[in-house]
Amino acid sequence: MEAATLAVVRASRPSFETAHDKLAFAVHAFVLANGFKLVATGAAAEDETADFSASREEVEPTGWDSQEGTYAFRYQDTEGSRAPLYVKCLAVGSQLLVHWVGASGGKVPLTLELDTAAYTTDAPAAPACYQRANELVSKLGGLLASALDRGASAATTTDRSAGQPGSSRAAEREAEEQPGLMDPRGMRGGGGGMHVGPGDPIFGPGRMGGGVGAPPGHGSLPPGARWDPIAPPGMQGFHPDDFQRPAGGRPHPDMAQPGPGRGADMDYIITEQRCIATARTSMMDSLLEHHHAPQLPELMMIDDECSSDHASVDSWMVGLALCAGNSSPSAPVPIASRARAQRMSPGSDLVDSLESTQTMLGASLRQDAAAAAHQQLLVEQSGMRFVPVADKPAAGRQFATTLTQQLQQQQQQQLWAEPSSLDDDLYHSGFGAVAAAQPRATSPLFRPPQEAGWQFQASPQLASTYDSGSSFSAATWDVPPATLPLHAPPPPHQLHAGISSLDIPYGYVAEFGAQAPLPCLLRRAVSDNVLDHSVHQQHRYDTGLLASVAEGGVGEDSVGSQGSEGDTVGGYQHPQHASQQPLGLPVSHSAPNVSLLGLERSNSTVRSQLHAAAGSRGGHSAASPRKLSLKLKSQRSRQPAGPRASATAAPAHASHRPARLAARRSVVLAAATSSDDDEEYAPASESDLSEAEVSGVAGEVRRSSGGSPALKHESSTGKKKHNPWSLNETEALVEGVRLLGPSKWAEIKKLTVSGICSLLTNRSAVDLKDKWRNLTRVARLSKAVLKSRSHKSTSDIPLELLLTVKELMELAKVEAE
DNA sequence: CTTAGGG
DNA sequence: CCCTAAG
Repeated sequence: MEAATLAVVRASRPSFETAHDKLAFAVHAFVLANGFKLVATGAAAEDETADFSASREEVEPTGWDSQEGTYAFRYQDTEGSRAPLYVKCLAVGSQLLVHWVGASGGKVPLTLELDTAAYTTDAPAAPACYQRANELVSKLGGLLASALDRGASAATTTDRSAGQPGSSRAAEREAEEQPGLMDPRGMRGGGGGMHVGPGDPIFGPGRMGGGVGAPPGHGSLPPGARWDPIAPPGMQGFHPDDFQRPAGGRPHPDMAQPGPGRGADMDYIITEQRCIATARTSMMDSLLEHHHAPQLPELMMIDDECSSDHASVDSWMVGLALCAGNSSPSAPVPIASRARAQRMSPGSDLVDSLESTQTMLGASLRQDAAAAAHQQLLVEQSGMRFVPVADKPAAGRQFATTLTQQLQQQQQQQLWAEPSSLDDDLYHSGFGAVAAAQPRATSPLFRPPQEAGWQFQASPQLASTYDSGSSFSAATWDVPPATLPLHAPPPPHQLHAGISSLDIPYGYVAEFGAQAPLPCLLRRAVSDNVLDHSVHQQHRYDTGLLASVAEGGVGEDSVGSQGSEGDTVGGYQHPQHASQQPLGLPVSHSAPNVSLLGLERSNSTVRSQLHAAAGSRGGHSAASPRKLSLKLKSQRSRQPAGPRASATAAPAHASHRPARLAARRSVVLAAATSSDDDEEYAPASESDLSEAEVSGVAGEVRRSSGGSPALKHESSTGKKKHNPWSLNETEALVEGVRLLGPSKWAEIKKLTVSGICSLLTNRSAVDLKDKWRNLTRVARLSKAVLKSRSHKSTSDIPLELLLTVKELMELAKVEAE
């Protein structure tokens, strides 16, 4: 066979410029020598619109080397019995990657890596320019065995022995070398093949973090890729094997388990994924290694119809991996479905699956980034942004340039968009991802953007993949700058531990990344429907954060608020440190698991966990933060920390009362026995109204201390939880009232303007109400009193703010009439 | 679950 | 700030 192959090369008299040329042409010659005819090559062979299964005339190999670094060949059987064959070779570093797709074998590509130095020489022409041709031919025979086999269908490899003996042996050896390439029956198993779980070989061995151990499977992926447990030890999701084959229990929703009736396909799904991933993984490794990958993938927009299209998923995954491994730690992995309703629906298997993958990669890379010395630098270099993408090719190229300029000017800032000013047209089309185009080595898989800027360009392959059957055919979109009104970023302490495309409403700009600001503004601005889902998503991330909290990764200082004891990590607030801990993946814990983690942290930390745990119960938490903190308190009052002798008396005393009574008493006692600031709660210095309250507290103290002297002591060791309102919070509240009026507390908490929602995440609606009540109490006082107050009091509420409060009070009064 | 009002 | 009753 090597003689025939070399003969074909000689006869064709090709001129070679590179070693890759030589090797690629040898591949071509090998296929010809096996009875195929060339029907297209070069760019023509990559024309996705052409039908290469219809019978065609043989063509000359003209232009076979016209694409630098890429060699594409389309073949048909000269006798018509075998399936058409598509061979593509990529020059990657010193290697040539030979990649073939058999038409009837589905979209599963098989890849062979050939070292150019091993098989070529410096000689200019065949046969002298080749060496070890025998081995080369054997390898090719192994790779192409099923395609070349005349006796069986191209998709069946189980009957290879009917083919050439040499090829058969090679095939067996090849199969041994790549045990991920197995029974292709699995490749046709159902439409669930897009599921990519942690067991997928895409998460390679030897790169594990978290002390979990290597997942099964082969291949390796982006440097630093690792498996982060998505659940505490002992729960499903801790071990990467857990999702290979669900072993009872409720699998994580993100893992995209087969739905009812599809369970039997699980084996096939895994098998199929392994086939695909293994084949492409080696290619991607090489690509990454040689920096041939593009800076970032351009567009990953999916239709739900893609869920049954393996090619889409395949391309998607390639892009994903390239993106994750090649770009900064932010692992931008945009997922956007075209249709609005579909995107909003979390039910898409594909989206779920891809998101889980994204999350995994993202978490991995975030973690690595956190460890990196140049973390900040890397973050700044992560140029991925979501932008609204017009459905139709938009108005003109100048937009792109303008946008580029705008973005360059704002380079040091985070970019935020509010929905109000967006063109309605853009709402219909979903998202794309736009990356700053930077000069990079040309990728054989993806074409570079034609020009720098924020123009949006998908390669023909991608365009055809993602736009198949859709309304627009262009591969380029301009992004009108008008869609990007810029706003100040949220406070730096609000960092997002993970971001999902589902978090991003239409028409927004968002960023992925370890340090990307929490898209709180975005989150809160969406419809209730989306909001609910966002909350759900966020809770899952919260739960991931839980693990970090458990290991002490989150301290009070990281929250950035001054009330050290009362701090809670609200549902939307993510301490920066989270990224330095095993993030894990979202999974549903329930409250008991918190205690399972066994933490003896400060009150605030425990409360944070409780919040997170409460949130993770599902769409709507079963317990309010208040109730949880109450629960905590009651536990504490029953379980004194100090080894005092009196401590034993307290639990006995409290145990025969309702827990909350004991809890409440502890607060009252704390209030009475502590001398520091409680003005806002009981503004004794401001108004005679407070007298009754003070005396009431005193009475409570008397009664309690009379009943149990020990209790007082015990409780005084407990920590009072007074969380003073910062000026910012107060201002946010006033602003909220100005906008919505009083008694719309829950609504105010959701307000996105001026970052109100982010400022008030730590306060419940009741807190707002209470604070407002206190504010109005003060503001009701006469101006003279207020002035003297502003002089001598340490209160930091400015006079202007109080006057504003007064205005709003009167306004509300007028409206009521 | 949210709000209002008492403590 | 907590608690609870009532929409």
